[in-house]
Amino acid sequence: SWVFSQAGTSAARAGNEFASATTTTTASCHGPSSCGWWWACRWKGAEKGKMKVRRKMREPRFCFQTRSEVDVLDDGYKWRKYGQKVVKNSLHPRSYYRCTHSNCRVKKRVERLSEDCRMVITTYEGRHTHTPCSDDDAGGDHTGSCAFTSF
DNA sequence: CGATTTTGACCGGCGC
DNA sequence: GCGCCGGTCAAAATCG
Repeated sequence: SWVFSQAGTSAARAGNEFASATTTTTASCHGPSSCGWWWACRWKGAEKGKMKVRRKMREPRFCFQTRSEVDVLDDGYKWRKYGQKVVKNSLHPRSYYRCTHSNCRVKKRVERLSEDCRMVITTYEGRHTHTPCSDDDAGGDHTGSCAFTSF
């Protein structure tokens, strides 16, 4: 059911990993293509009104609001689901994904909007230490796709 | 057979 | 201190 699999992967290799052809992607926090990578605009506790940090605040957090039928968009990485919780704010369960790479500890949080079932919020946490084309690379050429590792 | 998904349990922080 | 809430882990099950 990966509608945007092919298109998404192609876009990912082109640099626009989230600009999936027919999806309306909106960078809520700091878009990698606009402000560059930034250290989490708001981490745990920040939204509670306190500036204290509990965890490592070294990881950037990107919130992408994408209008799509699928929960998770194939951005070229391999994700392994490690949890699923139902938050009070949303009527839909939130899925927690993790990059399958041992060197990469990037986490992904996929949540579906309660108001719009067609909207999914994909929150990326951390930074990939490898190329998006982890191991399933068939094209071989993906120069410039290492925008993640450029910094 | 190995990697991955599922689902409940567990834990830490915060509010009351 | 307890309960709530969000996040992670881990064991069993399932898929390829």
